[in-house]
Amino acid sequence: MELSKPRGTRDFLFEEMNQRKQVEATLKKVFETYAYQEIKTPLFENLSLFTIKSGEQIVEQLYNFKDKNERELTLRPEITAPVARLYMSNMQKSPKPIKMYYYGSCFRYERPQKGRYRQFWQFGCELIGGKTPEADAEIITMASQSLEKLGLEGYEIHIGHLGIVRGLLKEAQVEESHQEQIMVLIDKGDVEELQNFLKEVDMDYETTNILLMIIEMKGGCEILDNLRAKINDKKMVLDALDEFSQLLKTLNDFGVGDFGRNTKFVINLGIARGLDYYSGMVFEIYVPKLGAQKQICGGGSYNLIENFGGEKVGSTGFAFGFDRLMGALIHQNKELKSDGAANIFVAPISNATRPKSFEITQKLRNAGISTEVDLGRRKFKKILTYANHIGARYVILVGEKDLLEGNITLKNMETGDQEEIPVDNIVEHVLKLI
RNA sequence: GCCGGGGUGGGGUAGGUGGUUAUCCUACGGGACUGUGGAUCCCGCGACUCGGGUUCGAAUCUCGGCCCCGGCCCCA
Repeated sequence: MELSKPRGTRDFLFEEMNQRKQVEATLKKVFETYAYQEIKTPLFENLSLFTIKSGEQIVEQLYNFKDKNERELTLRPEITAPVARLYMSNMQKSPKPIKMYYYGSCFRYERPQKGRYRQFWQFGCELIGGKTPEADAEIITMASQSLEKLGLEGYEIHIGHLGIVRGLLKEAQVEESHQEQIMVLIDKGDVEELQNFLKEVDMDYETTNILLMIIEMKGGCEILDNLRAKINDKKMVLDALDEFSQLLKTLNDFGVGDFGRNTKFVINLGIARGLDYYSGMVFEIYVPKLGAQKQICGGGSYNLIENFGGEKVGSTGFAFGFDRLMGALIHQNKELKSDGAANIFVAPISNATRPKSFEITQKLRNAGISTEVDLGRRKFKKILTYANHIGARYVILVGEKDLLEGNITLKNMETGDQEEIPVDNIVEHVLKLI
Protein backbone atom coordinates (compact mmCIF):
# COMPACT_ATOMS: atom_id res chain seq x y z
CA MET A 1 0.00 0.00 0.00
CA GLU A 2 1.30 3.42 -0.94
CA LEU A 3 1.15 5.63 2.11
CA SER A 4 3.05 8.65 0.92
CA LYS A 5 1.22 11.71 -0.26
CA PRO A 6 1.21 12.64 -3.93
CA ARG A 7 4.04 14.75 -5.20
CA GLY A 8 3.69 18.46 -4.62
CA THR A 9 0.99 18.15 -1.94
CA ARG A 10 1.23 18.95 1.73
CA ASP A 11 -0.36 18.05 5.04
CA PHE A 12 -0.99 20.89 7.44
CA LEU A 13 -0.63 20.11 11.11
CA PHE A 14 -2.18 21.92 14.03
CA GLU A 15 0.19 24.83 14.33
CA GLU A 16 0.48 25.60 10.66
CA MET A 17 -3.24 25.19 10.19
CA ASN A 18 -3.89 27.64 13.01
CA GLN A 19 -1.65 30.17 11.35
CA ARG A 20 -3.30 29.72 7.99
CA LYS A 21 -6.74 30.05 9.53
CA GLN A 22 -5.70 33.26 11.16
CA VAL A 23 -4.46 34.76 7.90
CA GLU A 24 -7.57 33.55 6.12
CA ALA A 25 -9.77 35.19 8.76
CA THR A 26 -7.90 38.48 8.46
CA LEU A 27 -8.26 38.54 4.68
CA LYS A 28 -11.93 37.66 4.86
CA LYS A 29 -12.52 40.46 7.28
CA VAL A 30 -10.78 43.03 5.08
CA PHE A 31 -12.55 41.88 1.92
CA GLU A 32 -15.87 41.98 3.68
CA THR A 33 -15.29 45.53 4.88
CA TYR A 34 -15.01 46.43 1.19
CA ALA A 35 -18.41 44.78 0.71
CA TYR A 36 -17.21 41.68 -1.10
CA GLN A 37 -19.13 38.47 -0.50
CA GLU A 38 -17.76 34.99 -0.51
CA ILE A 39 -18.52 32.44 -3.18
CA LYS A 40 -17.39 28.90 -3.77
CA THR A 41 -17.06 27.15 -7.11
CA PRO A 42 -16.36 23.47 -7.86
CA LEU A 43 -12.90 22.04 -7.49
CA PHE A 44 -13.22 20.55 -10.97
CA GLU A 45 -14.68 22.01 -14.11
CA ASN A 46 -15.12 21.07 -17.73
CA LEU A 47 -11.74 21.08 -19.38
CA SER A 48 -13.00 23.43 -22.08
CA LEU A 49 -13.53 26.23 -19.54
CA PHE A 50 -9.77 26.65 -19.39
CA THR A 51 -8.84 25.77 -22.96
CA ILE A 52 -11.26 28.14 -24.70
CA LYS A 53 -9.17 31.18 -24.09
CA SER A 54 -5.84 29.80 -23.01
CA GLY A 55 -5.31 27.28 -25.76
CA GLU A 56 -4.71 23.55 -25.81
CA GLN A 57 -1.14 23.78 -24.65
CA ILE A 58 -2.20 24.59 -21.11
CA VAL A 59 -3.51 21.04 -20.80
CA GLU A 60 0.12 20.12 -20.16
CA GLN A 61 -0.16 21.91 -16.85
CA LEU A 62 -3.59 20.68 -15.85
CA TYR A 63 -4.76 17.79 -13.77
CA ASN A 64 -7.32 16.72 -16.32
CA PHE A 65 -9.17 13.43 -16.53
CA LYS A 66 -12.19 11.71 -18.01
CA ASP A 67 -15.02 10.74 -15.73
CA LYS A 68 -17.02 7.54 -16.02
CA ASN A 69 -19.22 9.08 -18.63
CA GLU A 70 -16.25 10.17 -20.74
CA ARG A 71 -16.62 13.83 -19.81
CA GLU A 72 -13.40 15.79 -20.15
CA LEU A 73 -12.83 17.41 -16.77
CA THR A 74 -9.99 19.10 -14.95
CA LEU A 75 -9.08 20.22 -11.49
CA ARG A 76 -9.18 23.99 -11.60
CA PRO A 77 -5.85 25.71 -12.17
CA GLU A 78 -7.20 29.11 -11.11
CA ILE A 79 -10.50 30.64 -10.12
CA THR A 80 -11.06 33.63 -12.39
CA ALA A 81 -12.49 31.55 -15.23
CA PRO A 82 -14.86 29.61 -12.94
CA VAL A 83 -16.10 32.91 -11.54
CA ALA A 84 -16.65 34.22 -15.05
CA ARG A 85 -18.60 31.05 -15.84
CA LEU A 86 -20.65 31.47 -12.69
CA TYR A 87 -21.37 35.05 -13.64
CA MET A 88 -22.42 34.01 -17.14
CA SER A 89 -24.88 31.42 -15.90
CA ASN A 90 -26.32 33.13 -12.84
CA MET A 91 -25.57 36.79 -12.57
CA GLN A 92 -25.62 38.55 -15.91
CA LYS A 93 -28.59 40.65 -14.97
CA SER A 94 -27.63 41.29 -11.37
CA PRO A 95 -27.11 44.89 -10.29
CA LYS A 96 -23.55 46.02 -10.98
CA PRO A 97 -20.99 46.07 -9.68
CA ILE A 98 -20.87 42.57 -8.31
CA LYS A 99 -18.20 42.06 -5.68
CA MET A 100 -17.16 38.49 -4.99
CA TYR A 101 -14.27 36.89 -3.18
CA TYR A 102 -13.11 33.33 -2.91
CA TYR A 103 -10.65 31.16 -1.05
CA GLY A 104 -9.80 27.70 -2.25
CA SER A 105 -7.26 25.36 -3.64
CA CYS A 106 -6.12 25.14 -7.24
CA PHE A 107 -4.07 22.48 -8.99
CA ARG A 108 -1.33 22.64 -11.55
CA TYR A 109 0.78 19.82 -12.84
CA GLU A 110 4.19 21.44 -12.59
CA ARG A 111 7.49 20.63 -11.03
CA PRO A 112 7.19 21.44 -7.33
CA GLN A 113 9.62 24.01 -6.03
CA LYS A 114 9.98 26.38 -3.18
CA GLY A 115 6.70 28.31 -2.98
CA ARG A 116 5.20 26.23 -5.75
CA TYR A 117 3.05 23.18 -5.13
CA ARG A 118 0.72 21.05 -7.18
CA GLN A 119 -2.10 21.88 -4.84
CA PHE A 120 -2.00 25.48 -3.74
CA TRP A 121 -4.43 28.01 -2.37
CA GLN A 122 -5.64 31.24 -3.85
CA PHE A 123 -7.43 33.99 -2.01
CA GLY A 124 -8.85 36.44 -4.49
CA CYS A 125 -11.70 38.57 -5.66
CA GLU A 126 -13.48 39.72 -8.76
CA LEU A 127 -15.32 42.94 -9.30
CA ILE A 128 -17.62 42.57 -12.27
CA GLY A 129 -19.24 45.57 -13.89
CA GLY A 130 -18.71 49.20 -13.13
CA LYS A 131 -15.08 49.09 -14.07
CA THR A 132 -13.50 52.52 -13.79
CA PRO A 133 -10.07 53.78 -12.75
CA GLU A 134 -11.71 54.45 -9.40
CA ALA A 135 -12.74 50.81 -9.09
CA ASP A 136 -9.23 49.71 -10.00
CA ALA A 137 -7.90 52.02 -7.32
CA GLU A 138 -10.23 50.57 -4.71
CA ILE A 139 -9.07 47.07 -5.55
CA ILE A 140 -5.43 47.98 -5.17
CA THR A 141 -6.27 49.73 -1.93
CA MET A 142 -7.91 46.59 -0.65
CA ALA A 143 -4.91 44.46 -1.58
CA SER A 144 -2.64 46.94 0.15
CA GLN A 145 -4.77 47.11 3.26
CA SER A 146 -4.90 43.33 3.46
CA LEU A 147 -1.13 43.22 3.71
CA GLU A 148 -1.08 46.06 6.21
CA LYS A 149 -3.55 44.21 8.44
CA LEU A 150 -1.40 41.11 8.22
CA GLY A 151 1.62 43.12 9.24
CA LEU A 152 3.64 42.15 6.20
CA GLU A 153 6.74 44.24 5.62
CA GLY A 154 8.94 44.96 2.66
CA TYR A 155 6.50 44.43 -0.16
CA GLU A 156 6.14 46.46 -3.34
CA ILE A 157 3.02 47.02 -5.36
CA HIS A 158 3.86 47.35 -9.04
CA ILE A 159 1.15 48.89 -11.18
CA GLY A 160 1.04 48.97 -14.94
CA HIS A 161 -1.45 49.56 -17.71
CA LEU A 162 -1.71 47.39 -20.79
CA GLY A 163 -3.71 50.05 -22.61
CA ILE A 164 -0.53 52.00 -23.15
CA VAL A 165 1.40 49.37 -25.10
CA ARG A 166 -1.71 47.93 -26.73
CA GLY A 167 -2.77 51.42 -27.83
CA LEU A 168 0.66 52.13 -29.19
CA LEU A 169 0.67 48.95 -31.23
CA LYS A 170 -2.81 49.53 -32.56
CA GLU A 171 -2.00 53.08 -33.58
CA ALA A 172 1.03 51.74 -35.39
CA GLN A 173 -1.23 49.19 -37.05
CA VAL A 174 0.86 46.26 -35.99
CA GLU A 175 -0.72 42.99 -36.95
CA GLU A 176 -2.44 41.07 -34.21
CA SER A 177 -0.15 38.05 -33.91
CA HIS A 178 2.86 40.35 -33.65
CA GLN A 179 1.10 42.32 -30.95
CA GLU A 180 0.68 39.19 -28.87
CA GLN A 181 4.30 38.25 -29.37
CA ILE A 182 5.42 41.69 -28.28
CA MET A 183 3.28 41.49 -25.12
CA VAL A 184 4.88 38.17 -24.26
CA LEU A 185 8.36 39.58 -24.72
CA ILE A 186 7.57 42.61 -22.58
CA ASP A 187 6.24 40.31 -19.88
CA LYS A 188 9.47 38.35 -19.95
CA GLY A 189 11.38 41.60 -19.66
CA ASP A 190 13.90 40.45 -22.25
CA VAL A 191 15.06 43.69 -23.89
CA GLU A 192 17.39 42.05 -26.35
CA GLU A 193 14.86 39.59 -27.63
CA LEU A 194 12.31 42.37 -27.97
CA GLN A 195 14.76 44.48 -29.93
CA ASN A 196 15.45 41.64 -32.32
CA PHE A 197 11.81 40.94 -32.81
CA LEU A 198 10.98 44.58 -33.54
CA LYS A 199 13.73 44.68 -36.11
CA GLU A 200 12.48 41.47 -37.63
CA VAL A 201 8.98 42.84 -38.18
CA ASP A 202 10.23 46.23 -39.40
CA MET A 203 8.68 48.24 -36.62
CA ASP A 204 8.88 51.96 -37.29
CA TYR A 205 11.58 53.94 -35.53
CA GLU A 206 9.37 55.98 -33.24
CA THR A 207 7.28 53.07 -31.98
CA THR A 208 10.38 50.96 -31.41
CA ASN A 209 11.93 53.69 -29.35
CA ILE A 210 8.88 54.17 -27.21
CA LEU A 211 8.43 50.43 -26.69
CA LEU A 212 12.01 49.96 -25.62
CA MET A 213 11.62 52.85 -23.25
CA ILE A 214 8.40 51.54 -21.78
CA ILE A 215 9.70 48.09 -21.02
CA GLU A 216 12.20 49.56 -18.59
CA MET A 217 10.03 52.25 -17.08
CA LYS A 218 9.73 51.90 -13.35
CA GLY A 219 9.29 54.53 -10.69
CA GLY A 220 6.95 57.22 -9.45
CA CYS A 221 4.29 59.44 -10.99
CA GLU A 222 6.79 61.37 -13.09
CA ILE A 223 7.00 58.40 -15.42
CA LEU A 224 3.57 59.03 -16.82
CA ASP A 225 4.40 62.68 -17.53
CA ASN A 226 7.66 61.70 -19.19
CA LEU A 227 5.88 59.28 -21.41
CA ARG A 228 3.05 61.66 -22.16
CA ALA A 229 5.57 64.21 -23.38
CA LYS A 230 6.85 61.74 -25.94
CA ILE A 231 3.45 60.83 -27.32
CA ASN A 232 2.09 63.26 -29.83
CA ASP A 233 -1.35 62.45 -31.04
CA LYS A 234 -1.83 58.78 -30.37
CA LYS A 235 -5.27 59.01 -28.86
CA MET A 236 -5.51 55.47 -27.52
CA VAL A 237 -2.25 55.85 -25.68
CA LEU A 238 -3.20 59.21 -24.25
CA ASP A 239 -6.54 57.82 -23.08
CA ALA A 240 -4.78 55.00 -21.28
CA LEU A 241 -2.39 57.46 -19.69
CA ASP A 242 -5.27 59.60 -18.52
CA GLU A 243 -6.96 56.57 -17.05
CA PHE A 244 -3.77 55.61 -15.28
CA SER A 245 -3.39 59.11 -13.86
CA GLN A 246 -6.94 59.06 -12.58
CA LEU A 247 -6.26 55.71 -10.92
CA LEU A 248 -3.23 57.12 -9.15
CA LYS A 249 -5.11 60.18 -8.04
CA THR A 250 -7.86 58.00 -6.59
CA LEU A 251 -5.31 55.89 -4.76
CA ASN A 252 -4.29 59.12 -3.08
CA ASP A 253 -7.88 59.88 -2.21
CA PHE A 254 -8.16 56.46 -0.61
CA GLY A 255 -5.09 57.38 1.36
CA VAL A 256 -2.66 54.75 0.14
CA GLY A 257 -1.05 56.11 -2.99
CA ASP A 258 1.27 58.67 -1.55
CA PHE A 259 4.18 58.10 -3.89
CA GLY A 260 6.22 60.88 -2.36
CA ARG A 261 6.66 59.19 0.98
CA ASN A 262 5.51 55.66 0.50
CA THR A 263 7.99 53.74 -1.61
CA LYS A 264 5.89 50.63 -1.63
CA PHE A 265 4.14 51.71 -4.82
CA VAL A 266 5.96 51.47 -8.10
CA ILE A 267 4.68 52.34 -11.52
CA ASN A 268 5.96 49.57 -13.73
CA LEU A 269 5.02 49.65 -17.38
CA GLY A 270 6.88 46.43 -18.01
CA ILE A 271 4.14 44.30 -16.43
CA ALA A 272 2.18 42.43 -19.07
CA ARG A 273 0.83 39.39 -17.24
CA GLY A 274 1.07 36.99 -20.17
CA LEU A 275 -2.67 36.35 -20.28
CA ASP A 276 -4.37 37.75 -23.30
CA TYR A 277 -7.61 38.55 -21.50
CA TYR A 278 -6.07 41.30 -19.42
CA SER A 279 -6.82 44.65 -20.97
CA GLY A 280 -6.21 47.68 -18.77
CA MET A 281 -4.74 48.13 -15.33
CA VAL A 282 -2.51 45.31 -14.15
CA PHE A 283 -0.66 44.95 -10.87
CA GLU A 284 1.60 42.55 -9.08
CA ILE A 285 2.88 42.54 -5.52
CA TYR A 286 6.38 41.38 -4.76
CA VAL A 287 8.30 40.56 -1.63
CA PRO A 288 11.83 40.86 -3.03
CA LYS A 289 13.35 38.99 -0.10
CA LEU A 290 11.69 35.80 -1.29
CA GLY A 291 13.69 35.53 -4.49
CA ALA A 292 12.23 33.25 -7.13
CA GLN A 293 8.85 33.09 -5.41
CA LYS A 294 8.68 36.79 -4.66
CA GLN A 295 5.35 37.39 -6.38
CA ILE A 296 2.59 36.99 -3.83
CA CYS A 297 -0.26 38.61 -5.68
CA GLY A 298 -1.33 39.40 -9.22
CA GLY A 299 -4.33 40.84 -10.95
CA GLY A 300 -5.80 43.42 -13.22
CA SER A 301 -8.76 44.31 -15.34
CA TYR A 302 -9.87 41.87 -17.99
CA ASN A 303 -12.58 41.08 -20.46
CA LEU A 304 -12.79 37.35 -20.01
CA ILE A 305 -16.56 37.48 -19.93
CA GLU A 306 -16.68 38.97 -23.39
CA ASN A 307 -14.37 36.22 -24.54
CA PHE A 308 -16.83 33.70 -23.18
CA GLY A 309 -19.50 35.28 -25.33
CA GLY A 310 -21.17 37.42 -22.69
CA GLU A 311 -22.12 41.05 -22.87
CA LYS A 312 -19.21 43.41 -22.60
CA VAL A 313 -18.72 44.13 -18.95
CA GLY A 314 -15.55 45.56 -17.50
CA SER A 315 -14.10 43.50 -14.70
CA THR A 316 -11.16 43.60 -12.38
CA GLY A 317 -9.79 40.99 -10.06
CA PHE A 318 -6.72 39.75 -8.29
CA ALA A 319 -5.60 36.84 -6.21
CA PHE A 320 -3.12 36.32 -3.45
CA GLY A 321 -0.98 33.23 -3.74
CA PHE A 322 -1.93 32.15 -0.25
CA ASP A 323 0.98 29.79 0.24
CA ARG A 324 3.50 32.40 -0.79
CA LEU A 325 1.82 34.95 1.42
CA MET A 326 2.22 32.53 4.32
CA GLY A 327 5.82 32.04 3.29
CA ALA A 328 6.44 35.78 3.34
CA LEU A 329 4.89 36.19 6.78
CA ILE A 330 6.84 33.28 8.21
CA HIS A 331 10.02 34.52 6.57
CA GLN A 332 9.81 37.74 8.55
CA ASN A 333 9.01 35.76 11.71
CA LYS A 334 5.63 37.34 11.93
CA GLU A 335 4.03 36.10 15.13
CA LEU A 336 0.88 34.28 14.35
CA LYS A 337 -0.92 33.10 17.40
CA SER A 338 -1.47 29.44 17.76
CA ASP A 339 -4.07 28.44 20.31
CA GLY A 340 -3.86 25.12 22.05
CA ALA A 341 -6.69 22.69 21.71
CA ALA A 342 -8.22 23.37 25.10
CA ASN A 343 -8.38 26.22 27.57
CA ILE A 344 -9.57 24.04 30.42
CA PHE A 345 -8.62 20.49 31.30
CA VAL A 346 -10.80 18.60 33.76
CA ALA A 347 -8.75 16.10 35.73
CA PRO A 348 -10.40 13.56 37.99
CA ILE A 349 -8.05 12.82 40.86
CA SER A 350 -9.50 9.37 41.41
CA ASN A 351 -11.81 7.13 39.44
CA ALA A 352 -14.63 7.88 41.85
CA THR A 353 -14.80 11.47 40.63
CA ARG A 354 -14.96 10.69 36.92
CA PRO A 355 -18.76 11.00 36.65
CA LYS A 356 -18.62 14.40 38.34
CA SER A 357 -15.77 15.39 36.01
CA PHE A 358 -17.82 14.64 32.93
CA GLU A 359 -20.68 16.65 34.32
CA ILE A 360 -18.43 19.65 34.97
CA THR A 361 -16.81 19.32 31.53
CA GLN A 362 -20.15 19.44 29.82
CA LYS A 363 -21.25 22.50 31.76
CA LEU A 364 -18.19 24.34 30.54
CA ARG A 365 -18.66 23.21 26.96
CA ASN A 366 -22.27 24.28 27.01
CA ALA A 367 -21.02 27.72 27.99
CA GLY A 368 -18.79 27.74 24.92
CA ILE A 369 -15.53 27.11 26.73
CA SER A 370 -13.01 24.85 25.03
CA THR A 371 -12.64 22.01 27.48
CA GLU A 372 -11.00 18.62 27.55
CA VAL A 373 -11.44 15.86 30.09
CA ASP A 374 -9.41 12.72 30.65
CA LEU A 375 -10.96 9.82 28.81
CA GLY A 376 -8.01 7.51 29.10
CA ARG A 377 -8.51 6.26 32.68
CA ARG A 378 -5.05 7.52 33.37
CA LYS A 379 -3.43 8.16 36.65
CA PHE A 380 -3.78 11.64 38.02
CA LYS A 381 -0.14 12.47 37.52
CA LYS A 382 -0.18 11.45 33.90
CA ILE A 383 -3.25 13.53 33.36
CA LEU A 384 -1.45 16.62 34.60
CA THR A 385 1.54 15.87 32.42
CA TYR A 386 -0.69 15.54 29.42
CA ALA A 387 -2.61 18.72 30.20
CA ASN A 388 0.69 20.51 30.48
CA HIS A 389 1.93 19.23 27.15
CA ILE A 390 -1.11 20.20 25.18
CA GLY A 391 -0.92 23.70 26.62
CA ALA A 392 -4.10 23.77 28.69
CA ARG A 393 -4.28 27.10 30.53
CA TYR A 394 -6.20 25.83 33.55
CA VAL A 395 -6.81 22.45 35.06
CA ILE A 396 -9.82 21.71 37.19
CA LEU A 397 -8.89 19.12 39.80
CA VAL A 398 -11.89 17.08 40.80
CA GLY A 399 -11.12 15.33 44.07
CA GLU A 400 -13.18 13.50 46.62
CA LYS A 401 -12.11 15.61 49.58
CA ASP A 402 -13.00 18.87 47.85
CA LEU A 403 -16.29 17.51 46.62
CA LEU A 404 -17.35 16.73 50.16
CA GLU A 405 -17.33 20.49 50.73
CA GLY A 406 -18.88 21.18 47.34
CA ASN A 407 -15.64 22.49 45.83
CA ILE A 408 -13.17 21.76 43.10
CA THR A 409 -9.63 23.07 42.78
CA LEU A 410 -8.77 25.35 39.87
CA LYS A 411 -5.12 25.33 38.95
CA ASN A 412 -3.43 27.91 36.76
CA MET A 413 -0.91 25.92 34.73
CA GLU A 414 1.23 28.90 33.94
CA THR A 415 1.79 30.15 37.47
CA GLY A 416 0.98 27.01 39.41
CA ASP A 417 -1.42 28.96 41.63
CA GLN A 418 -4.57 27.21 42.66
CA GLU A 419 -7.77 28.05 44.46
CA GLU A 420 -10.87 26.25 45.62
CA ILE A 421 -14.08 27.10 43.82
CA PRO A 422 -17.64 26.01 44.65
CA VAL A 423 -18.80 23.55 41.98
CA ASP A 424 -21.86 25.67 41.29
CA ASN A 425 -19.78 28.72 40.37
CA ILE A 426 -17.34 27.08 37.99
CA VAL A 427 -18.73 28.38 34.74
CA GLU A 428 -19.00 32.01 35.71
CA HIS A 429 -15.65 31.87 37.43
CA VAL A 430 -13.92 30.42 34.38
CA LEU A 431 -15.61 32.84 32.03
CA LYS A 432 -14.00 35.68 33.94
CA LEU A 433 -10.59 34.11 33.51
CA ILE A 434 -10.51 33.44 29.79
C1' G B 1 11.63 19.61 -19.48
C1' C B 2 17.06 20.74 -17.64
C1' C B 3 21.11 21.08 -13.69
C1' G B 4 22.80 20.21 -8.69
C1' G B 5 22.28 18.37 -3.37
C1' G B 6 19.75 14.91 -0.49
C1' G B 7 16.46 10.54 1.90
C1' U B 8 18.83 6.36 8.77
C1' G B 9 12.94 5.12 14.62
C1' G B 10 7.24 10.10 15.13
C1' G B 11 10.93 14.64 14.87
C1' G B 12 16.34 15.76 14.81
C1' U B 13 20.93 13.03 14.08
C1' A B 14 25.93 9.65 14.31
C1' G B 15 28.06 5.85 11.37
C1' G B 16 29.64 5.48 5.53
C1' U B 17 37.39 3.07 3.05
C1' G B 18 31.36 -3.27 2.83
C1' G B 19 31.70 -7.36 8.26
C1' U B 20 28.41 -9.13 15.34
C1' U B 21 22.92 -6.66 18.34
C1' A B 22 23.22 0.61 13.90
C1' U B 23 24.81 5.96 17.86
C1' C B 24 22.87 9.89 20.56
C1' C B 25 18.97 13.63 21.67
C1' U B 26 13.90 14.32 21.78
C1' A B 27 8.99 12.56 21.54
C1' C B 28 5.82 8.49 22.91
C1' G B 29 4.09 4.17 26.57
C1' G B 30 5.01 2.27 31.53
C1' G B 31 7.43 2.52 36.35
C1' A B 32 10.20 4.73 40.71
C1' C B 33 5.68 8.30 42.84
C1' U B 34 -2.24 6.07 46.03
C1' G B 35 -4.48 14.38 45.74
C1' U B 36 -0.54 17.83 41.98
C1' G B 37 2.66 19.09 35.66
C1' G B 38 7.38 21.13 33.54
C1' A B 39 13.15 17.77 37.12
C1' U B 40 15.89 13.06 37.74
C1' C B 41 16.55 7.83 37.15
C1' C B 42 14.99 2.96 35.22
C1' C B 43 12.36 -0.11 31.62
C1' G B 44 9.92 -0.28 26.95
C1' C B 45 8.67 1.20 21.85
C1' G B 46 10.68 2.32 17.27
C1' A B 47 14.59 3.33 11.50
C1' C B 48 18.76 2.38 7.19
C1' U B 49 13.22 5.60 0.73
C1' C B 50 11.92 1.48 -2.90
C1' G B 51 13.61 -2.09 -6.63
C1' G B 52 17.58 -4.45 -9.43
C1' G B 53 23.06 -5.40 -9.61
C1' U B 54 28.15 -6.59 -7.54
C1' U B 55 29.45 -9.69 -3.09
C1' C B 56 30.13 -15.14 1.25
C1' G B 57 28.02 -10.52 3.28
C1' A B 58 25.28 -3.84 1.38
C1' A B 59 22.80 1.63 5.48
C1' U B 60 27.83 1.80 3.15
C1' C B 61 29.69 0.36 -3.70
C1' U B 62 26.64 0.58 -8.45
C1' C B 63 22.20 1.39 -11.73
C1' G B 64 17.15 2.82 -11.95
C1' G B 65 12.43 4.57 -9.72
C1' C B 66 9.88 7.48 -6.05
C1' C B 67 9.99 11.63 -2.89
C1' C B 68 12.23 16.15 -0.70
C1' C B 69 15.42 20.65 -1.08
C1' G B 70 17.85 24.54 -4.17
C1' G B 71 18.51 26.82 -9.12
C1' C B 72 16.79 27.30 -14.43
C1' C B 73 12.50 26.88 -18.12
C1' C B 74 7.47 27.82 -17.42
C1' C B 75 3.78 30.18 -14.43
C1' A B 76 -2.64 30.72 -18.38
